[in-house]
Amino acid sequence: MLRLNRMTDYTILVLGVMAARPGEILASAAIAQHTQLNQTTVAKVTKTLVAAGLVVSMRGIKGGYYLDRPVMNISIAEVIEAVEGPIALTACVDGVEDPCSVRNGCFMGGNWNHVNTAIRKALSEVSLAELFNPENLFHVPTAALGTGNAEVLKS
Amino acid sequence: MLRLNRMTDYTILVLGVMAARPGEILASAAIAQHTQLNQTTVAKVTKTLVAAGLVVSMRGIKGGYYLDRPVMNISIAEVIEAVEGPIALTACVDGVEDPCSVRNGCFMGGNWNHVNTAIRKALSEVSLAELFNPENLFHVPTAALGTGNAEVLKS
DNA sequence: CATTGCAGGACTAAAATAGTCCTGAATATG
DNA sequence: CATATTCAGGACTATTTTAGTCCTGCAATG
Repeated sequence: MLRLNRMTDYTILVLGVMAARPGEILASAAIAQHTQLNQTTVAKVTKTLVAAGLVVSMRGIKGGYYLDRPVMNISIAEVIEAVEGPIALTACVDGVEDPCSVRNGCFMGGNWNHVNTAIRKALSEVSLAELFNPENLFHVPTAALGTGNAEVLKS
Repeated sequence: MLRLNRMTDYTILVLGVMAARPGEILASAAIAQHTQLNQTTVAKVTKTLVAAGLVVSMRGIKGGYYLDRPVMNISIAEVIEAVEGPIALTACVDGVEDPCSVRNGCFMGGNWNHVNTAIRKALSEVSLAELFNPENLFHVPTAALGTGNAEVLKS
């Protein structure tokens, strides 16, 4: 259920590579090389990250991507929301979409919201920096990077 | 991402009906009527619940299903796990499956586990009783029951 | 002004999920 | 003890979601 989908997994891989090379402007091809993902897949991921404001892009020769802020200031919640949309256990949340429109009064009231809030909090309290565990990040060959979720890393 | 899938939604509907009729043995057809779900769909849901030990079944004429314990003692986490499997943000958790087998050392260590634990805790701390909010549950027509997620309630 | 690289959307393929159906086993009841 | 009823469990198909590909256009560098 809470299993992250592959795109989120890829996204974290990509962010890991960028985090390991602060200051560098990495083209999608370069990121693809480091992550062993397809260049097109990387491009898809980076576009999403740019749209979410987590990553900045530069066009033209020597163009590429870089992190908008240090990973310490990026929470897992932000990443997940960027890729998968709002974090919420049902469609029956806040004003999003039609809240239980068909039925006359959702009998669960706003009780899901408590749960959602707790989950969001848990995800907000962990930064990418904590997740990446720098000791390893900088010493393993980049080819060995992995999130543990993606089954197959395309070349 | 954390959106519950339809089956989980149905499951909560079904449990709601059973919770509203403590002591009664409800056949899948009866549950279907009350939830406005297909009988086959209800059957699928109840089978899962029986397998998970949340619900008890009786065969034969007058057979059906009833809750194994009061809803107060059933957490949302249990329901979700029954339907969707273990609650975990990655496949890279504990001993489940092959933890990052392909790559030599997941560079994120066990950091996901902290997050998973927090999420699981949040889900474990809310019981179905709290979710159902009895005031409404017993006074609205059953046809009006809804979790807010299922778009279409089949007849 | 040509080359490189991103932007953004449309499209196709693959995988996961939902829904259906069938055969068999248990159990009340006449 | 025969029969109708209801659950058990699995296989199968359809649908929906997700992943992956591709194309056209725009910006920047030298």
